[in-house]
Amino acid sequence: MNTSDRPGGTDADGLLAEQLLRLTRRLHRIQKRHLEPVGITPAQSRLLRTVAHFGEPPRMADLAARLEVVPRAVTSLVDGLEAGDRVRRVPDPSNRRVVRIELTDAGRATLRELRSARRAAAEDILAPLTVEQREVLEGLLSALVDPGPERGC
Amino acid sequence: MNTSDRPGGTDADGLLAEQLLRLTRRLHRIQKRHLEPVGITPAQSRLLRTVAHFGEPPRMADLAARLEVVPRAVTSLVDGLEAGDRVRRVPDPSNRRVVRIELTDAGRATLRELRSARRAAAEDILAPLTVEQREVLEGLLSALVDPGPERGC
DNA sequence: TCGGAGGTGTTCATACGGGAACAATATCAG
DNA sequence: CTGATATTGTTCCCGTATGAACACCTCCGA
Repeated sequence: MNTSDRPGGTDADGLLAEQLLRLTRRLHRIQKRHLEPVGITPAQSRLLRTVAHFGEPPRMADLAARLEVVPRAVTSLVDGLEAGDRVRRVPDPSNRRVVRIELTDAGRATLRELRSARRAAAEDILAPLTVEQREVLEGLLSALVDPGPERGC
Repeated sequence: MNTSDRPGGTDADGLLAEQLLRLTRRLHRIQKRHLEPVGITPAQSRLLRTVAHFGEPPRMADLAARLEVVPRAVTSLVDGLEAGDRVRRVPDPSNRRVVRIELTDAGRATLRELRSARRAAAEDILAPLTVEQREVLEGLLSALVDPGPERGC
């Protein structure tokens, strides 16, 4: 008898979580290697890209929301990037609580370097999959990640 | 001309990595919540299960290999579990370098509590997927994680 | 106007992982 | 037997993320 359609907690679910963890660690290692020559860390790279994708200099809270992390995490990342002169903390004149994050020229230069590094890293980890498989995988992950905040919390 | 079969580095690959990260963070949060009443952390839970799956008390290096982490990571986890009396470090008489990790009775009890918690956590994160989709997902992740030792380095 | 509710960012402690350096032990070559 | 080498586990430092406590600022209602 197989529980072929309804979810129900097969033992394989634990395995799935396991593989997810392993894979993410691998991804992190690979990204780290590829980003080393650029001089930033994977999370900083994500942050930098996120800053660039905003039209206007985003606030810390904007970045936290976009990256789906707590604001605390953003602070450290901005600290690191600011130390390397890739972003700048700019006070918001209209609300003295908020800090806006601006790209510097060096930051924009880093972004250009990043493109190929990110490509290579992604290719590195996704190598075993065909493009079709990647699309399927992305669909499944989207279903898991998006599903909206209707989950009791 | 679509690159419909060969990989080639579409921009979606970066998105895929992104979703993977998000999902894993979510998984970690969920596991943490479910394991709180048991009194251990997600990584400790993984370690405990791994210890149990060995026939004989494994060495630190065995655990590191099985979990695919560096030995350094195992040290901390064992520290935590030992502080809670769930495992015991036992010197190996035949080789004074190695430490063997034994489950205690409390550890075995914790393992029983863990089963339902892990189920619930997995179900929590996988809820949006049917069993078929989970199987597909697991297949894809396996292909990415396993991919065999033909990887350079 | 003033006083509290609530937003905004940052410090503190903790969990988890990786890399490098290191001490102790084992093993093997001469 | 002795000295080089390899294995095993551990300490040190860092990257990444969370949660709690906190300081500051805004803004609304009395």
